[in-house]
Amino acid sequence: MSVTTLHRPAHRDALGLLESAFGDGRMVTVFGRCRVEYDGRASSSLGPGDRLVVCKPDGTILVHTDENRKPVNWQPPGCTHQASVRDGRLRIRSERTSPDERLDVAFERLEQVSAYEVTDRSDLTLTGSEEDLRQRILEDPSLVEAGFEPTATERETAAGPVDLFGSDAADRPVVVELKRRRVGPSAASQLTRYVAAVDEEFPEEGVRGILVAPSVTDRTAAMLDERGLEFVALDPVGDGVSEGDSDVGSGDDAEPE
Amino acid sequence: MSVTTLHRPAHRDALGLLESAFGDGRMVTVFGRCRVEYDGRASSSLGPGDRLVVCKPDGTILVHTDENRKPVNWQPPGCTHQASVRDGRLRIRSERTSPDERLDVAFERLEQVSAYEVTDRSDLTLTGSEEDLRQRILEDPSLVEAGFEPTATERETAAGPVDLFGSDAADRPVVVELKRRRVGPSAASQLTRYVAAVDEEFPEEGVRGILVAPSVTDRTAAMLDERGLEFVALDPVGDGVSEGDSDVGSGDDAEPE
DNA sequence: TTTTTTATTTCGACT
DNA sequence: AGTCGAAGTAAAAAA
Repeated sequence: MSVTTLHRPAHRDALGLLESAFGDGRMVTVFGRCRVEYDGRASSSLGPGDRLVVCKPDGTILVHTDENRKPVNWQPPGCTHQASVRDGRLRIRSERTSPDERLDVAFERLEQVSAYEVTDRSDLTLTGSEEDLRQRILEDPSLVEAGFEPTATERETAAGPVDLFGSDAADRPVVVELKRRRVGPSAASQLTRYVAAVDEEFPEEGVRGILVAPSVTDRTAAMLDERGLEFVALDPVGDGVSEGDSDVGSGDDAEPE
Repeated sequence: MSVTTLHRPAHRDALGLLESAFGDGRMVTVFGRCRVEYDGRASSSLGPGDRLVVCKPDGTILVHTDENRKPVNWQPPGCTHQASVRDGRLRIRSERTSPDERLDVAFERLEQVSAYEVTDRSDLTLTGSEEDLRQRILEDPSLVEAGFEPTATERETAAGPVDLFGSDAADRPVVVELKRRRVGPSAASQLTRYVAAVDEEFPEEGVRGILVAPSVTDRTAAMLDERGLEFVALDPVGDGVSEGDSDVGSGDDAEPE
């Protein structure tokens, strides 16, 4: 059976399901009125209220209220879950070491306890990241500039690794800094440091610095200009349709951008 | 009724519950085999698999697999949920504008659909942060030292902003560095820099530097001593029980705001 | 509204 | 196990 659910169970019955689910790697949700205590890197205390608690077989625990994307309390993967009944309450405890952290959820009222078997899996493919931007340029370096030839990614310099390194049509060294979205002054500073560092290595070759991002703020554009650096506007994804589609192509909605 | 649950429902029945729950502000969980498509700031595609989907009345949607703390896909608060049946699949769509983002979850198999009424609430009070420590001192500066008077927080200096700035009973300038837990040498170095910077501003006034934290390492204590700096032991929270209350004001700790 | 800063950030890659 | 940097960071505070 893929899902087991108890509706308003006695604590004792809930305990049985939790222990069984924790034991055989099922995912669990508990909804009810509870208090939460956390102590570890910080400390917190949450008074009684209705919350949804999710326990994953990898040791993750999440306590969600009816608001916000972030759990109001949580514990990261790698923790050990333990259920017990104490003082007439169902308690779920999640602990880990290094750092020492402990989360206690004490239910005084249980509305629902469910355990789910997760068997089918499939991985996520995300596009539009800085890595995508890099890939896009490596596939077609002319997007940066005609004649640009990348020679290395993450090339080490005295100022740290640069995103992309290569040479232009005139064989001058080119340092490229990639950002997946609109950039502020910090990116210009970073590129400045990289160019200075590479300039030390190739003193007579006129090292160029190019910032590649969808756009820049005005102040940053001025800063780049002052420092003799360049900017190329480029999105991580092509403006046309370059998506990772997947399933049946039922003629779904056209997408006027 | 606080919880409504459908076990392996027909899409049509699930749709009814979802629309009703979205309408009257209930929280929803759906477990089953689904695909997920996201398009917005980035794009992603998630093939078929078993996932737990949580829809909150504030517009949040979370898609969780059985691993990791982070949802594999999500939508932040403020989005609008919509359920429909298309191509024999139950689809939940969540959209928002600025930025334009859309998340589609298409279930081909539904194991469980539940709707929860969240009535009782209680706010979290995270204690033990540096901000708590600052508040605690601002409320009672004598915790640092009798006669200490804070005049500014985050006061700018040549070495950066100091946590707390003020004067002692003898009117000497005092720089206070706050740490919410046991500190190592870096905190002493930081305080040293601040004191040096402020000393430039008040050359003849004998600027004092005080590190406030629960405790220090031995080496750090020695370092402070060498440099003529001081240490005050203080926790971000009072030593007694310091609960985050919110609703019923059972007579616990007095919290003079 | 947009920008800046913080976080029990999370997460992955690398040492 | 610690360190560093990116993230569809999220969320709060400030501008």
